[in-house]
Amino acid sequence: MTVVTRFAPSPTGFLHIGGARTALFNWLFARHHDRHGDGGKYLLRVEDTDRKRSTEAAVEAIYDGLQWLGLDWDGEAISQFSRVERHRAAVEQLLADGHAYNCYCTPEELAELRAEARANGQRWRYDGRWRDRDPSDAPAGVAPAVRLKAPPDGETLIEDLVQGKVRVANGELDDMILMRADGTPTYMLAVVVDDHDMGITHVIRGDDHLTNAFRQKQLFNAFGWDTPAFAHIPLIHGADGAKLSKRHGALGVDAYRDQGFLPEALTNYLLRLGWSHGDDEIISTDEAISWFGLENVGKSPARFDVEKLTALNGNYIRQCDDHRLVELILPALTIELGREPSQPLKERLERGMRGLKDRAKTVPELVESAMLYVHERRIKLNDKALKLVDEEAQYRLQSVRDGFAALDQWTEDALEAWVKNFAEETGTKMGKVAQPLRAVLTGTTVSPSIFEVLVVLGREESLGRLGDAVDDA
RNA sequence: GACCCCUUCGUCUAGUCAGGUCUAGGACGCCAGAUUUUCAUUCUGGUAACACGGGUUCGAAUCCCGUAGGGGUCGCCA
Repeated sequence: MTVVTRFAPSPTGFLHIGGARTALFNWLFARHHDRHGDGGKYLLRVEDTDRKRSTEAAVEAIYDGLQWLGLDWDGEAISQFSRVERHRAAVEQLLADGHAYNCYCTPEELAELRAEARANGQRWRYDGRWRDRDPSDAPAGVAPAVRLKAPPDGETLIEDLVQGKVRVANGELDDMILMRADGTPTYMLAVVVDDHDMGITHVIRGDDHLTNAFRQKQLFNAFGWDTPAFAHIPLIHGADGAKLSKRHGALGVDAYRDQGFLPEALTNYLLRLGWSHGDDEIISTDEAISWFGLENVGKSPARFDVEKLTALNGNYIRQCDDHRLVELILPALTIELGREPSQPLKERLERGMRGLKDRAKTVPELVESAMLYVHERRIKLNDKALKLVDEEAQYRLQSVRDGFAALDQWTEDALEAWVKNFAEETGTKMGKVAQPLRAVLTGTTVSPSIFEVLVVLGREESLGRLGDAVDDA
């Protein structure tokens, strides 16, 4: 059987981290079955039926987020709102079949009943007062909402692929509204009709939808349709253990991009939140597609840990292609510089990336460390660097400058050999030479190997920076 | 409150379905050491958990019951 999954975000804001993981799991499940099973499709459906809260900007933000993460969907994204006629027709069908009925309670009336129940410490549940009433009782001038005639007895069982068998007594569920008095379909109705029409075989979504699944199953039954398999994945919690939501510290994936996280690091991290494959931690997308399955999804919620994400990100940055890293730091450098870095500078940065990327866990850190290659003479030394260049050091640096200038090979090996030899002959510790050198070359006390820096900067620039410092003396 | 779900190191998790190989493994964090021109990387070692109480069993992290704690849902939102 071909597997068809979908991600169904509502465009009321950015794509947040929980949504991203839901999308990831749906995507992986479909791609896994496409590769190892009888085919798999991953569809995108935008749940924009709430016209008041849905915005075009949010739709774009969601597309952007998904694309950045590399979670490409099959076919065109479907707008749920565009299917409103189909939803209405489905409700008509239910009405005609006697599985639904008109309810003439007004929202105000319902609110009152709800408040009353609460005041008495009772749980509110619609009592089905219009369920079996004669249509001729309908009050004039009141537009009805349509409710499902839900089974009053027995129980509804969900065989969830993650949570296992979960059952609830039908008496706990009331007759849900399928169509509002204004003729617009509700989420419950739209989801069921769309999932059916789109041929969805597996509904993978957050655990917060588990209770919806019971109602949706009743609806599928009323239509006489097969119910898709459900998989309710545990939620992501914040550091305090409460559900991470837009109102509760959940950031959009764009925020993580802006903070300098790589998409592959974020998906790898998200994947490991609730899913595991033995002791594997660093998992490529390719491996994830091969290994992913719902049976390895845990049942308990996980807390979001930026430290671990950061560690993972550092790992991916180290493995990252140098050219791509330069592209990633370019926007920030352009701001620092006030103009787009020149081609020679970009090439210098790419040469320097080898030593820089080992020392960065995020893109902004990379930007900061890369500045040593960006600064123009004369470069400013920070306080710590300044302290290293005392009189004694300056004296030594003169010799170094002269020695370097006389070198006919400007390579790491040649430079290092010269410094080692110089240290030995003058009875100085390497650090006493290398640190002041680092200070005047980079303006800081921390950098990649000083010999690498020398080569990346090139002979002319290196000698220039050295001279700037030495000639002060 | 009602209904539903969850519970292994601080955090993410392996192990639980098929009880013994678990004096509970890995990762992040933290601590110490090694390498070293700084920092980082890398490497080595260490820290730290089966929520609690009963039961079943020769034997339980694993099965059963209860308790506690945490979470989710209770909209003419999605």
